[in-house]
Amino acid sequence: MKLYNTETKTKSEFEPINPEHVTMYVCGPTVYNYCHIGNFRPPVVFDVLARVLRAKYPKVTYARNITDIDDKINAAAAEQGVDISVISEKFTQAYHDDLDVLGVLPTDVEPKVTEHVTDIHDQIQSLIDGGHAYAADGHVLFSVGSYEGYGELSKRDPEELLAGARVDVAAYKKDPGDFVLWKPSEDDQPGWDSPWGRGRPGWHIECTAMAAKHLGESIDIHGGGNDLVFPHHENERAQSTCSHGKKYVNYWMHNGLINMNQEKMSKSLGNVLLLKDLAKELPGEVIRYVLLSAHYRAPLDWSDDAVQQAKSSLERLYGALRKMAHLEVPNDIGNQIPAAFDAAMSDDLNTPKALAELFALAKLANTSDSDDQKIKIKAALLQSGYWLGLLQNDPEAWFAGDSDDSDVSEIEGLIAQRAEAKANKDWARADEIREILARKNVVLEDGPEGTVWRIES
RNA sequence: GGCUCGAUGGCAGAGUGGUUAUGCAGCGGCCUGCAAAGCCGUGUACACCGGUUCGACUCCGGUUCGAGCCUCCA
Repeated sequence: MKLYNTETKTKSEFEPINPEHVTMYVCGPTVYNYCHIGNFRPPVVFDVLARVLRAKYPKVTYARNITDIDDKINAAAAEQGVDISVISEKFTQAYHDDLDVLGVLPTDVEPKVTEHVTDIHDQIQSLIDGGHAYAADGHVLFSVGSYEGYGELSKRDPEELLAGARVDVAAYKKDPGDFVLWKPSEDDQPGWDSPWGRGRPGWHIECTAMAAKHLGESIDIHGGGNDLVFPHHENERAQSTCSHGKKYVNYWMHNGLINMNQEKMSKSLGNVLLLKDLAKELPGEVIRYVLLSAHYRAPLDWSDDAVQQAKSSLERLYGALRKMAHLEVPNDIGNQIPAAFDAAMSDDLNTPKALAELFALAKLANTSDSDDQKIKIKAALLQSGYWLGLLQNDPEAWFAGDSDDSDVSEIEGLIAQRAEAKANKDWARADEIREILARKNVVLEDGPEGTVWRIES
């Protein structure tokens, strides 16, 4: 398969370091608050990538961290007068709940920073030993000047970077571009003992330490939002390369960001859309569909219209599956994923193209009159859908929306009455029942095998 | 200002040097007691200006506009 690499700015054939074991690391959240829709594009995109890789390689280890040491967590904990673990555990749980809604499969490893403080110490020490870091005024800093490759990932010239630095440069920095690996904690701040005094890790070091520990010193794929390219990934790359003396990542992958109705999502604009709120109004699958309806590297505009279109599109796909509900796919049917679907997914995760192939399958299913062929199409739809994390629900349940059991029995009771009226050619009564149900957003569809219904919202 | 990316039909969104993307919406038809779903048909879209070419939406240059990053940020 081909993947686009931020570092080389080209799409190239993916060649794992070890074809028997692919390694992938994605930057996870800092758990100090509920996550918004934008935070979930990476987990969804890389969940899809992991699913595809698992289909193509014998073993994949996918790590996505939880950053549970951070000054924003400290601030929230201090404000509420609780231990930082109270904050981080609460929002880790919330994050998992949200991922579940989106159908994101668990990763193989989910390292937490608090469990890797000594690994971080070791890595910092190796950087100091190698002349790439220095202790100053209670801090340990990475020396940007010690690494000639600095700036290669984000295409930045270190000279210009330093000249353009718009922040006040701390006095203890040898060079304005140097960044913190370890910083001291006040007595009333959370901190960990270290060879450089009680303190806490800087922002970038946790990812390199955890990636090295769980995946190795060189990994195949490292992903995240493209706002992380600089400084976070540039700095990770510098740390790891200098610490281990080998290439850190072979394929850097970055997703585009999400806008809200053409505006950047930001707290000051008041347009931050939390996933937990969105999930109250929409099935997670619709949210996931929107996220996959554009290519992962392109920016994505979140809007009511986009949501509506996603919902209608899924309805078409589930509609095709519903018509085949009575057909059983045998367990030994084998791989039915269409070559065109595989090709689209293998082309740097071209999910919009892949989705188009799903619609081609739906059309085929809707026009086929061979059950044998339909069984294969159904299998193809389900297997392809699995790569995307879509279409895995029972079509009946999907069309029933959030109706509960008593809603369902009421609806089906009325449908039975209507069937009787229809049998008696009592069209007035039949239409009356249709009308009653329509007021409950229930749309009826009469077919040769009886009446089916769906919730229209 | 610097770096990077982009501009496709009403909307969303792929793609290609010469052939239908696809979905949603619209229109006409079939089917239906009526509907819905489905099916069939239906749209000379490729920001602008030059250039290369037998031929460019697709390659090159420029212009305009938009997005992201420039040490909090998915």
